[in-house]
Amino acid sequence: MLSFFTICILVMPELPEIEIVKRSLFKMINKAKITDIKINNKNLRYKIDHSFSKYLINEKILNISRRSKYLIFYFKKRLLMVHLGMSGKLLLIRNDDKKIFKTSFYYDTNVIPKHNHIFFKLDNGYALVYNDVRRFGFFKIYNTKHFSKITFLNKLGLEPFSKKLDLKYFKHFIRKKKKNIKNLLMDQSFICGLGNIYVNEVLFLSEINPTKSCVKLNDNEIKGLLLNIKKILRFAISKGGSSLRDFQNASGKKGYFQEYFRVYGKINKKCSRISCKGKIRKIVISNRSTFYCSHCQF
DNA sequence: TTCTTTGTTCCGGA
DNA sequence: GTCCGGAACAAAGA
Repeated sequence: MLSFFTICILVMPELPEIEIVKRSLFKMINKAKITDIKINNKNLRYKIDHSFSKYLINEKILNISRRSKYLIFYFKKRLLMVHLGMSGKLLLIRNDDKKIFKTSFYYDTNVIPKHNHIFFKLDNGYALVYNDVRRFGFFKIYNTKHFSKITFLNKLGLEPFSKKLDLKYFKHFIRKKKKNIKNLLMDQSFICGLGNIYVNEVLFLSEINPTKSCVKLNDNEIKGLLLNIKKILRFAISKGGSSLRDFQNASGKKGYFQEYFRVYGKINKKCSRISCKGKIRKIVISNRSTFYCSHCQF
């Protein structure tokens, strides 16, 4: 009889999902020591280095943080940066049975075991499993001394919840851009952490057409965008957070933000605004599916 | 076989 | 030199 449970996020990882994973992991495995690592597949987005295990085994996790969509695990001399790509999942399981490290074992009906690529055994009764169908996620180890030189992080713009992200910054950036607002919101060097799904939802809530040029946005629209970005991310975090608490070896738990999508994937559905008779349309912007209500988003 | 999905990077044109 | 959009890339499932 196996006694394990899983904690993982099943939806596309954007900022709220990473934040939820971070909080859960911090609560459960911060200060734990990695006692063993098993690698089933080295070929993630970047090939896992041969010294990967050597650097991490017997190291204690001193802190866990998030920057944009990156998770950062801090060790004494090194840090481990993790990006979940589009389908990466971190499962936290009980490690008190040897069977659990087999790639044929289902921890969760939605997580196919043949895509379990890395196992981290911890000294506190848990193990962390990295599962990734598409293998676009990555694990990279840096020397802590070189933290300020990590290109991935240096290129990022402001965090959506940063105090520096105010109307002045927003206006300044938006006014000088000639591109459309959707592409700007997707631009991680402007504001980081938003992906395609949340950008679609933010624009719907702000009643702005995704193709609208930045220079044409008025003060109210810019103000609305700023508010709605924070509102949606906060809401999504609260939903994911509440669903994770009791997520136990089962699928179909309710409460993910996914269930609150108002435009993403809602092609041909009636607009959810009570007074609106419009339909949700799908177009492609920069090779990304874009959903909007043709009636209320102008 | 082709299309879809994502974030990131690269390249050509303006 | 800079900005922008389109394409490419990673892998796998439908």
